[in-house]
Amino acid sequence: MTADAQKFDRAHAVTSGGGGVRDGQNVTAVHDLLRRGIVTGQVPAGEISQVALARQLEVGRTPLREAIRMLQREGLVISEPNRRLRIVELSAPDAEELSVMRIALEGVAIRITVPVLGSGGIAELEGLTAQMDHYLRRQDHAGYALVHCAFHACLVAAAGERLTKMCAQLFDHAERYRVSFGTASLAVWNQRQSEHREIVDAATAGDSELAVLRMVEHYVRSAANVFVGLGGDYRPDRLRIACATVAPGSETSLAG
Amino acid sequence: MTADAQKFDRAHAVTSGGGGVRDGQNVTAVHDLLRRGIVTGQVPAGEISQVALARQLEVGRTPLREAIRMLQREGLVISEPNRRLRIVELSAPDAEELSVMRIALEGVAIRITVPVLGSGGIAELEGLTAQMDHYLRRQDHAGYALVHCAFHACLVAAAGERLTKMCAQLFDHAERYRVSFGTASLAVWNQRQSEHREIVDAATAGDSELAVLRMVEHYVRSAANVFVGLGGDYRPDRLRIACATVAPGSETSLAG
DNA sequence: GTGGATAGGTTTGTATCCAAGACTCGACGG
DNA sequence: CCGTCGAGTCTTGGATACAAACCTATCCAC
Repeated sequence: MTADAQKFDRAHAVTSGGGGVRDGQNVTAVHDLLRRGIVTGQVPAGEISQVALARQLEVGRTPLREAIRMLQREGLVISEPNRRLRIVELSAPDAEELSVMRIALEGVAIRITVPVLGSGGIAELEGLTAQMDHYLRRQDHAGYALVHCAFHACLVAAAGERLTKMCAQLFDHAERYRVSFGTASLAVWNQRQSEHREIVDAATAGDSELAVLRMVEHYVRSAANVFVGLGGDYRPDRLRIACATVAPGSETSLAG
Repeated sequence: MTADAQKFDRAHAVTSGGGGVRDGQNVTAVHDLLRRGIVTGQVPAGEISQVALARQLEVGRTPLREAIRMLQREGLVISEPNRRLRIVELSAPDAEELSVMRIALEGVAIRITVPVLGSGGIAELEGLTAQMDHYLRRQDHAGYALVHCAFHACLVAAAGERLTKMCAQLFDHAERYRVSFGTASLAVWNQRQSEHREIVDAATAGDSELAVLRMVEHYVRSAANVFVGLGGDYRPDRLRIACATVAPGSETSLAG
């Protein structure tokens, strides 16, 4: 994380001068670097040429191209033949769709995982929550984000590898919206963190229904926060349906 | 489809002799070719070197590598550094997880789409069902598979582009299991097709609940069919939870 | 002044080459 | 007989070079 930031800063500093250090960069590393750059907004939405991006990231074009193909499959970039690379733009309908997918997948996933969370799983969730508390007190956004990601992954991990990977991917997209449009006030942050704790409490009590309900409300509030940043007057009809499906009763909280 | 089959056949015929025809193959084309090869079983699970695969597909190694990265992100292959490419193996737990994801996503998606299916959407579904009937009468598996894919995509298309793409991806995986382990008897085929028709009927009537219920049962039966081919004594606990979440009451049909 | 053709630069797509890492299998010592 | 080491082979990773496609700006005909 810190290394990435440095890399980006360094790249920024030598925008056109770039003395290329050619260490054996793995494709995975380039993929991660670019993904984080997009998610955190350091690589802005819009068109960019591959060579320019390669210079900025200080990597070769060959691994970059393979990383681009992966990101294309994840939906973060669009690569049309003989056209420049396009970092996909953000929009309210897309944000809604993203929330729908997360609620659908994780709603089911949590119902699967809560009954099989042993004391080990609960301890892990508690530990991650404590770490998030720590970073929140220090107001360390980067550290919090990292643990936040692990927290949500931990909630669904027992449901299967495939599901976990997909949820992580959707988390990235959501994170991108949160970084770009979400309110970063301390009050909102504290609110989200208390929601996390309530989810853990429900899971600890073995109450799947309650855990799902709180998870859904957590996502709805997070999405609503993004919507106001994106334009305000957006009516998330699909989100309401998703909530009603996965956690009956939760859709009422969308009225507020 | 036919072209792909020919390509594979041709490649098979000249297993080691391959006179490479180097037309301007697009990465997307290579990706599609390999994806279909894996899904239909023409490229078997296991390890294979990139050069061998490139020869078999009669494409260059550069576009193949990019296609591999895409398939890696889709979960069809595993590519570890400096290791040979691995076409992922099939397993019962994975099949279950796949069904869970499909039920979760499409269960929500259908609830979203049914209310907004205009006469146009219903007509499209009817048309696709009629086409599937046609191919079923002719016992044309390939033709049926193509329309079958379009049918399921059509059911969720109105829920959003992202969701549709993801469902299509999951459809591919499921198709792979169906081709490898599903019973291909005419009776089973007719049964699935009648389930398709019932889903369309429910959608036409505007009954979201019923449509979801029938869709879920459709998937559960399809998954059960795969399970017997895979080994028999597999207990799909996660599947039951997914069904109960998305379509309360449907989980009872798992008992049979 | 406007529309279209064209030349130039820009960008992507692919093949080819070389280096680095991993695997194989045989030789050797215990 | 078994384990260990090492040379050779295989395979992938990355850079570079070049061709094809695209975009842009200019010029010319009307």
